[in-house]
Amino acid sequence: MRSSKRAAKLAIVKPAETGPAVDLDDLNNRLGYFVRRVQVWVFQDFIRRLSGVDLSPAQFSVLVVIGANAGLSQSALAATLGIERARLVRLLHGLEQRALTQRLADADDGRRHALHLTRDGRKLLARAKALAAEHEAALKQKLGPERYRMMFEAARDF
Amino acid sequence: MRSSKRAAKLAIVKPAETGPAVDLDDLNNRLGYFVRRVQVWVFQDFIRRLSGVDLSPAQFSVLVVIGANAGLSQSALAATLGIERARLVRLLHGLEQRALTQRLADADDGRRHALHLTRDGRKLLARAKALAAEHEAALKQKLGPERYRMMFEAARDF
DNA sequence: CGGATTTGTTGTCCACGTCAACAATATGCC
DNA sequence: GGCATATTGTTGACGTGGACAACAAATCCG
Repeated sequence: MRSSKRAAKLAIVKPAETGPAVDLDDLNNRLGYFVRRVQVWVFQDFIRRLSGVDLSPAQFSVLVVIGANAGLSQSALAATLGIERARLVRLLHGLEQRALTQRLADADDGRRHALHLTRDGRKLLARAKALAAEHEAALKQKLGPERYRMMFEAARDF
Repeated sequence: MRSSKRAAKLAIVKPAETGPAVDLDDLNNRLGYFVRRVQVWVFQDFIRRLSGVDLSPAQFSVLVVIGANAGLSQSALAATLGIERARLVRLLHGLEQRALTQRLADADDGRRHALHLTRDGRKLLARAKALAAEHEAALKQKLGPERYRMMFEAARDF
């Protein structure tokens, strides 16, 4: 039984190691299942590529929208990004501690905070955008150009 | 100003209430941003529609794969779904407490557990699959048939 | 003016990903 | 056979993020 050991080793070693193809059954008909898998890959790649600027996807999106809409309120920003106001408060707290954003008093409405980027915030955002573009290129390569284009067209403006 | 109240109501009521169009800037070029939005909608709708059977997307996927691959191991299941073994242990704990799944001894390997659905598990899974199909139809309507088809084709087998 | 609403905030709870450690079992090699 | 190594399932701990409730300050509106 042990005699042909070396030959056996040459034969298979580790053929695929991904198992003998498990049946996904109904999951094959669930778009959300595959969307989630894409989303997981996207987040992992994004976080890895932006580790240099230490920004999560959520933090990046906050900086981008503030950068393009200086002075907007937290409620408007939260609604835009589809996150809870309570969640945004904590995100801004972290960004403000790093001196990337600031909350100024709104002239028209005493309840509102007018959100702005600091000089450091703008500089970091520029670097982050470049890294995000690299991530986007990686995603395009991962999906293939045709699939990438299709998916973008289908998901845009959702 | 209040005199033509009724007419005004007919006019706009709540035009959009989504604000004056905030600029997403770079996010418009991030496929991951839109994928995440789709994913959030999917999970919310899925959870709501399956609240009757009290199954999360993760629990549903576990039941589906066990149902189609009776006897597989926890490691194989975790690898298939792309979740941690540690996480799967807790998921199975909850499902087993509800008598939906069971871990039997694997004849070939004393370390492995052979996963199976119980009779209750099969019955609940059948109901869950029907609800999941309704969710899928809702998603198709939300996206529109063409976009749905495109997205499915692009995301499949990821 | 006074009730209702909006805005930002805090606290709490729970689901989930991640990682380290561990015991039991199996495998590979001498 | 015996021993190092790997796999499998499990537990504990930590951090993140979403969901809710409650609240004070400010605003709006009749």
